[in-house]
Formats: sequence, structure tokens, C-alpha cells
Amino acid sequence: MTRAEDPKLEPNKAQSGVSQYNETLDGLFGYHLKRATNVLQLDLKHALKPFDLRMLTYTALVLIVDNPGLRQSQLAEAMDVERPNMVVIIDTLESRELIIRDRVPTDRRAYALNATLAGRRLCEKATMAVKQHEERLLHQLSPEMRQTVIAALTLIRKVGGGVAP
Amino acid sequence: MTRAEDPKLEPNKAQSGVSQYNETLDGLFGYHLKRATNVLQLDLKHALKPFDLRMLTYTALVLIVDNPGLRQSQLAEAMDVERPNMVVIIDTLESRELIIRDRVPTDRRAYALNATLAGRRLCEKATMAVKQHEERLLHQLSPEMRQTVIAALTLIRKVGGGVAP
DNA sequence: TATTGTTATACTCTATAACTATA
DNA sequence: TATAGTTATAGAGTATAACAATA
Repeated sequence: MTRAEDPKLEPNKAQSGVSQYNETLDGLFGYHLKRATNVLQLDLKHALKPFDLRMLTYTALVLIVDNPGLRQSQLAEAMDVERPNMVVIIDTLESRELIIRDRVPTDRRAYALNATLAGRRLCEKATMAVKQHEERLLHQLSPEMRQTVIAALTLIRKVGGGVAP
Repeated sequence: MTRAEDPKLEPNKAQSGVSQYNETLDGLFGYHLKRATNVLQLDLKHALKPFDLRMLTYTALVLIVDNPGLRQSQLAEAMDVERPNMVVIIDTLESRELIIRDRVPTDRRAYALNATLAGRRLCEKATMAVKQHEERLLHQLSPEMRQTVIAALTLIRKVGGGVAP
């Protein structure tokens, strides 16, 4: 029993189950951006699941691995995450002994974040998995297309950063 | 007091306050996508605030305005939202008398969603505001660039829809 | 006085199971 | 039995205020 009584409601129903009911939304850049991001995030979630990492914990781990000695406040700024929310992310990584909080001798308020060997290894494996998953989703996009998209996204970020709320 | 003791940590600090600490993440398409989406979503949030609409309520309103008689389940599918979560969104719009739930005579389980005059008017005004906000963020992108990006995002969505979890 | 990390809290979005009333 | 809408609930992500220790 299909629900095709009203043909207007199913203009281009894809095999994926995604329907298009609209024109207004299709005219909005942000709508396309959000939908595609959701798809990629969902895929990323599955890619990270075997490593018991989520988007935020993975991103934090990558940044710590690549920037030894990073402070929590710097990490929070780099990830656009509020400091209070950063704490639980760091707690999670630390409890799994993927990173450690080292006291900074010159500023006893702060912690210098460093990845453990296990953290670096997990990060490497996870990144490989993430890249594989991404490639599966992006294989239809030419290198030029990818470059253009990333350039556009970077531009948006720059403009947005300068726009007052 | 700047925090530039470690120059490696601030390779290209922008005026926006956004720092780049990384190479691994910059190689990930999804990272750029998420960051840009965050910027656009934040801007959209501010654009919709005067109308007391959020991203989800706005999207639902648009779809109902453009597709009179839509069922809740169809709306949920179109928005990639679970049916239970759809209920509260519809409740919100209905309590503000922007839409109404009409019983479907041929299927008394279902509701046909229809926008009120107030709903259509608010939708129109909100859409104008959203487009203005978007234009401010996207004015640096040429029409060709936008087309390419939207084409790429659509491709990702299609591929992602067909990828098994 | 300002900053780092922290606690507590609240709101939004998301996801699942189970119920009701219809079909 | 299957579906439409609903309820309840739990998990993430996000945001703000306020605190202790330190600068």
C-alpha cells in the first residue's frame, strides 16, 4: 500500500526514502548545507563507533595529538565549544587514558593536554577509518569540486565570524 | 596579555577569533562542512528569533504552507525527524495558531496539516529575513560557486541516503 | 581585577520503546 | 497485523551563571 494518492507530494522520491516536498527550502543555501552535514555526521558517527569515539571526542583527540601541550581553553576556542562543555570531553578522554592533564609549571591554573601512546594510536586508526568513510561519500565529487566547496565553506566561516549576532 | 608564548599554536589566527590548530582536521571534508553549517545555523537562529521560530519550527511551517494537507508522518519523513519529535513541533505551531490539524475523513488516524492566514504571513516574513541573512553570509560567493556547492551537497545527500549504516 | 578550570543547570535536538485508535 | 499519532524517556550537544584557585 503506497501513499501516492496525492502525486504532488512525491515529485522525486528517491530510492533513499528522501522526499522533496518543497521549493522554498530548496532556495535556501543553509537547508542544503544542513542536510548534507547530517548525512556526513551520521556516517562519521558510524565510522567512529568501533573506536568508541564521538565527533567531539575525536576532534578533541586529533587536536591534542597534533598540538601537544594545548590548554583546555585553547582547545575549546579551536573547537567552538564552551569551556564548561570542554571539561566533560576531556574527562572522557582522560578516563580512557588516551590523554593526560599535565600541570603547567608557569601557570598553575592551567592544564597542558598531551596524548598518550594509546591516544596517538587510536587517533591514527580512527582518522584512517574516517577518511575511508568520507571517501565513500565523496567519490562522486571531482577534486576541483571538492576544492571549490571547501573554499566556499571557508569563506562562509570567515564572513560569519565577523558578523555580529 | 596575549597567549602567544607558543607560536606554533597560532599559525593563522583570524580577526574573527577563529584559530587553526590543525592539519588533520583541515583534510577532512566533514570538518569544514560542520563548521560552516554551525556558522549558518547560528545566523539563521538570529534571523528567526524576531519571529519566535527555531530552525525546526520554521522548516515545518514552510513545508506545511507549501504543501497544504500534509500528514505529520510525511512531514517527519521530509524533515528527517522522528515522528515523536514531530509532535512537539506541530504542537508549538498549532498552539500559536499558525497551523491547524484537520482530521482526514478517509483516514481518521491521520491529520491533514494546514497553515492559517497568520501562519502563511509569518512564513513569508520569516523567509524574507532568512534570505537576507543568508545573502549577507554568502555575498562573497559567486553564483557559479553556489551552484557548484549545492550540486555537491545534493550529491553527498544522494550517496549518503543509499549507504547502509 | 581577570583568567583557568570547574560545577550546576537548562534548553534544544535526537532516538527508542510502548501505548491508543484506527485501518 | 499494520499504520498515524502520541507519551514518556534518555542521550547528546549547547549555553549561561557562579565558584575556587591562581595570575
